[in-house]
Amino acid sequence: MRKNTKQRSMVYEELKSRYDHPTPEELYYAIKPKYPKISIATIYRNLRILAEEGKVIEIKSDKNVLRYDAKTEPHYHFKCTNCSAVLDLDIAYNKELDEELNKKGYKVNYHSIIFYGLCPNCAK
Amino acid sequence: MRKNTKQRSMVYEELKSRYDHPTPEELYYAIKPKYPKISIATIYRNLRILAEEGKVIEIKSDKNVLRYDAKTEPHYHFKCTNCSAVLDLDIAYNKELDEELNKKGYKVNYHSIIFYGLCPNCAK
DNA sequence: GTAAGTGCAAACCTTTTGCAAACAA
DNA sequence: TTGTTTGCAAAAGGTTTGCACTTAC
Repeated sequence: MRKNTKQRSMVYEELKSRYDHPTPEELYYAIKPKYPKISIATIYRNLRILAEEGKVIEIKSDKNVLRYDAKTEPHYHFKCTNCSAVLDLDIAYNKELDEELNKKGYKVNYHSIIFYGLCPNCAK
Repeated sequence: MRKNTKQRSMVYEELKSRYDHPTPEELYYAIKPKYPKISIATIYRNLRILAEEGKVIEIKSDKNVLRYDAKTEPHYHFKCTNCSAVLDLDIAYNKELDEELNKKGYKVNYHSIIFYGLCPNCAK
């Protein structure tokens, strides 16, 4: 049975309050001032739990770091190769792609799309 | 000026000979028997060089590991959540998506799509 | 009271780096 | 010859784990 802890809800609330898809380390440094005794291990453990519960999503946009997103409706991302920002896109999720593969014998859960290039700011 | 080394061409040839999108470590253990004194650092360095040269592609399908692909024409991937295989898909690359974003001020290089679910084998 | 969660430090795993020796051009 | 690459070992990142203590229920 899962318990509600202050630490877990702080991780979740922090994530819901921002749209920059932070890494575990970034979350740690954001929460630390509000709750100085929190440990980075707690951040990791809770991110894993929240992801298992489907409350947050993992974004594999970077080479060696995972990023997290509390917006769980299927959506796509843009990774700027200049400023490193990861942005949400408002392109509609394409269910037909999943169905196309299901017809071929796959059983698709979801798909992720990540665009790489320059964001509008850096493209100027 | 770049030199041609036996090690670099072995990494590239190994990658071209297989379709399972190996990790650096998997490449290391594949090449080691043929060239026992090769170092894992050399694998990493050459993968980076080959990626810079556009001869191989990095696939961010896993949490903590990069996978590599010597098939450089844009294409999409399927990651099986059961057997962990990463498969090439023959869905056409959707250039319109890139153009759609370009119209909105982005400057898209390319996009990657990764599907998650069960591959035809595991779906049975 | 008790099982779940925490903090800390150590361990782990993957990737990068410094450096002297080896090698391609 | 000389600038690049290699192998090795050490270091650096990022993530996980063991354990005693704390907390939610």
